[in-house]
Amino acid sequence: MLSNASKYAILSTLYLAQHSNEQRKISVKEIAENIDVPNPFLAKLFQQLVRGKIISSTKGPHGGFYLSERNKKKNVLDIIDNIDGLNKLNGCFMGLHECDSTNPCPVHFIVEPFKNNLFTKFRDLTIIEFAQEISDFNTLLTLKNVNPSFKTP
Amino acid sequence: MLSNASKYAILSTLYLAQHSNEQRKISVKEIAENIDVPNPFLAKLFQQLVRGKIISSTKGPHGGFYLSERNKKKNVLDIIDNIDGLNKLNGCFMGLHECDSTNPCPVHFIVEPFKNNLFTKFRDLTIIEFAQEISDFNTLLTLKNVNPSFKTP
DNA sequence: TTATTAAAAGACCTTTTTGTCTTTTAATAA
DNA sequence: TTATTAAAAGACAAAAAGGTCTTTTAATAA
Repeated sequence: MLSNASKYAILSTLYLAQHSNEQRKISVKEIAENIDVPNPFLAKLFQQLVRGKIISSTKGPHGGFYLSERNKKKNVLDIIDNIDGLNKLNGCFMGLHECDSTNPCPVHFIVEPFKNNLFTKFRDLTIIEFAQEISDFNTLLTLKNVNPSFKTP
Repeated sequence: MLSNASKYAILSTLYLAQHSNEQRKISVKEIAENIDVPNPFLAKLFQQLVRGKIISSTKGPHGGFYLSERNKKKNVLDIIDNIDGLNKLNGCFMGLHECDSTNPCPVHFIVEPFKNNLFTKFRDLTIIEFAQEISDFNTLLTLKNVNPSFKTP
């Protein structure tokens, strides 16, 4: 439904929203390490996000990535659109080319409410609001195993 | 979330449930044409489903694929498990390695109810019951454009 | 103005997914 | 028992996704 690239992009952009500003820019390295994502792959993604005006960057000493005021008003759907395109997320769960409430696939009425919820969340919250919610509710933002000891007893 | 392979396998197996029995076996060709799926690719998938005892086959004249009585008691989750493995469907939507209700990703509480609904449907109905429901509710089972004229005005 | 720093760019590689083609095997009907 | 039919098997091939590496460009601090 989402590519790894989109997932990485969302998590990293939310990380930027939480930890960066025009004064404090962040290197790919720091983010890659914190989100636990391959460094050069994230660098590529960030180039694309900059071109898509989702995030901003400056080169040189104390350079790095950050969110401008305009960037902060983007939403998660803009990120997905920029990386995967929206069709990938929007397409029928069973792959049918025609699938709507009058011509539904076998799971249409299970998938549709979920998609509506998801789209609402991804469209109606700005990146900053989304990041704020994550801080408030303490949801996770890293691919790392927070508690690796649980996995290898 | 589901690979094309899984989607093809589900649609095709449901087609078998609707149109085949031990007396009337169906060729890959017929199914591929009706579901609108690449013929040789479906042939490969069907080999795997036969090995996984999800569907049955016999060679030779009037041979083809069909569902045995045991096959009919399988469910959609068995198909997905056989083709993709369950982890692909079960994994965190944001890709987090740890994600549960005590350690949730940012969309965990939106995704979780959906997954429960989906798993219930895919696990608690047999293939036959699922196919019956499709007939009853007239949901679609083909990747074809039912009404191509709508698309090119 | 030069050294340093960090992103930008682009070439390259690997794996997975998707899809194709040819040959072999098995069932059966004539 | 032989021709026919249709799946089984396996080798290929193309495309997409995922990931790496090296060189270039731009900013800035010394």
